[in-house]
Amino acid sequence: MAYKTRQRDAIWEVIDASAQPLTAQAIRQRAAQRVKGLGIATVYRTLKQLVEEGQVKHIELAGAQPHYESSARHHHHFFLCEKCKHVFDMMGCLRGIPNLLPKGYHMRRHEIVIYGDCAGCSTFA
Amino acid sequence: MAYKTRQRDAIWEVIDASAQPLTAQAIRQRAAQRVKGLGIATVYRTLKQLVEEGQVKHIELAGAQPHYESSARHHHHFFLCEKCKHVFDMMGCLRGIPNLLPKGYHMRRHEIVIYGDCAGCSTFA
DNA sequence: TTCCGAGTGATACTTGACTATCAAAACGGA
DNA sequence: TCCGTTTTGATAGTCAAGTATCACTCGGAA
Repeated sequence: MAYKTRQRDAIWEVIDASAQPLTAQAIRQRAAQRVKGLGIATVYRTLKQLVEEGQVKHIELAGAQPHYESSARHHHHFFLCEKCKHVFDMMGCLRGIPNLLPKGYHMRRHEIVIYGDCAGCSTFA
Repeated sequence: MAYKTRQRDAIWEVIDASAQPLTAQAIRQRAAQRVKGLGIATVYRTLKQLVEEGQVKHIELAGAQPHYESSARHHHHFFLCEKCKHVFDMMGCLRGIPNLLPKGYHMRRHEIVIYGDCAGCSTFA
């Protein structure tokens, strides 16, 4: 039987409240403000469960650490700032993606990633 | 002064001749047909040099091993087969990618990755 | 309140991709 | 051909992300 714990609550709330994907370390930092002493193993254990349950998505982008975010969000893609290395959500999508497929190939899902400078890094460059 | 060696020649020719990106192990396998006993360290050393010189691109996709391919190819994107885990080039691109950018963000480059079943895996499923 | 299985935190371990080390072999100009 | 320099192959090491282990603590039904 699964217990309800302060740690799990805190981790889920941090992810659910964030407007952007977070790294495991960032999740730990934020959740530790509620549950001090929170261990990284607990963060990874909980993330694994949440991913298995489909509540959380594990996001891997070339050039960035793995990030995690709530799956309850609308379809979107990512922007990776090459200066500050932060990952940002970009709402919206493009039409015509299946046109890229060669004959006989079948699309299940797609990813679009834009690399560049985020608003903050462009401004204060 | 840089020597010209059979190993480097073989590695470059394997990459240049391939229509698809290759993993370091695949490059070793193919190049070893010309230079037997070719070591994996030599493959990685050579790949590093070729990437630094801009001759080769290092391709990281979520869910796949790192791949390498010649940079002398036309702009294109990738397809990752979730069954056989092979990476395929898809020629062409989409218009309107910069429209996804939030205000103040600046695009340097982009990636599009489609996940699904390749022609071979669709046919023989 | 008790009590036992689930959960936690610290930390050692694993895994995969890649790098460092070093003795031996290969290059290639003289 | 000689010979100093570069490169190679084997292998040990590194690094980061994540997992396993285990003693201790917590959750919550009875």
